[in-house]
Amino acid sequence: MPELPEVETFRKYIEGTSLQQKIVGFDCADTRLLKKDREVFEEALIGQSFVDTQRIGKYLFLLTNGDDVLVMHFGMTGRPAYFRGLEERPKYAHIIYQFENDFFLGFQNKRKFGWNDLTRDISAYQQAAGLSEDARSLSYTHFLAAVQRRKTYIKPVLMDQSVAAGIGNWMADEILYQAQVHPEKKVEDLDERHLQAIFEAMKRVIETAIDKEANYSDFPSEFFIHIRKTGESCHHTEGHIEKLTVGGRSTYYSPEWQQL
DNA sequence: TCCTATGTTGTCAT
DNA sequence: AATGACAACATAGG
Repeated sequence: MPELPEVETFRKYIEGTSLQQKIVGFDCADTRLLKKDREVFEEALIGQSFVDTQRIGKYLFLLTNGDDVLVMHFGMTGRPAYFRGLEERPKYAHIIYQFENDFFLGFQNKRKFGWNDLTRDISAYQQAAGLSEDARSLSYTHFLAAVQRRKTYIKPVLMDQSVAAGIGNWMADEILYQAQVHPEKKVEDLDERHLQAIFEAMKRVIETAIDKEANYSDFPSEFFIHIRKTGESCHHTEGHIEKLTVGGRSTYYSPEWQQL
């Protein structure tokens, strides 16, 4: 689930539920999901409130009225869940932040690839994590420079968080399908026209997905996500969708539409 | 049993 | 030093 549009939707969800309430409790059922000791989380957050949010790529920052910022990364299967009463604790809500009046912000993470961390400096954190500017606000100039520095296939470059923070596997496939570029096209073999098409597709996919709150079924019918499966029919050709492994990730594409 | 899954990171070889 | 390929991480479901 969580690529840029999903995390942006999570951000808004948290903004709408969890700000300006005093944090009175913290629980973690599996400390492998914490990047710092439990005590450090308690010390930093109990008695504070979340007052603002910021997202860079797939990283979500929850600012408090203290000096500490909570960092959430959802991995492959995470999402936030706001609920009332401990007995309502959702499955896989391994980390929970308790507010007054018995409401909780839960960090659900079935596969436990996600985590929470703390920082006091978002910019330094962004740098240390090797994140580019968020893909949503990234300029074409910066995008081009970052891409052209690389020598490998376009798909892993697009998914590199230091190139365009927030692009993940389904978005990369969507972008390359819309831009009509083969995922194994070498970056150095792409002309300016294709790079521009990729950039424009990236922006369009991001804005559309955010507008639809990352509900794939609400995406326009021409979006690739609806046919991102072996054997489905391409919108543009007579051909069918095929699967490859590129950069170690499952990759779906239309061989006749996206030629090498 | 084996394979797959929307992510990141460490290791190893080049 | 930089880069890329690939396994590992943890878990559920087909």
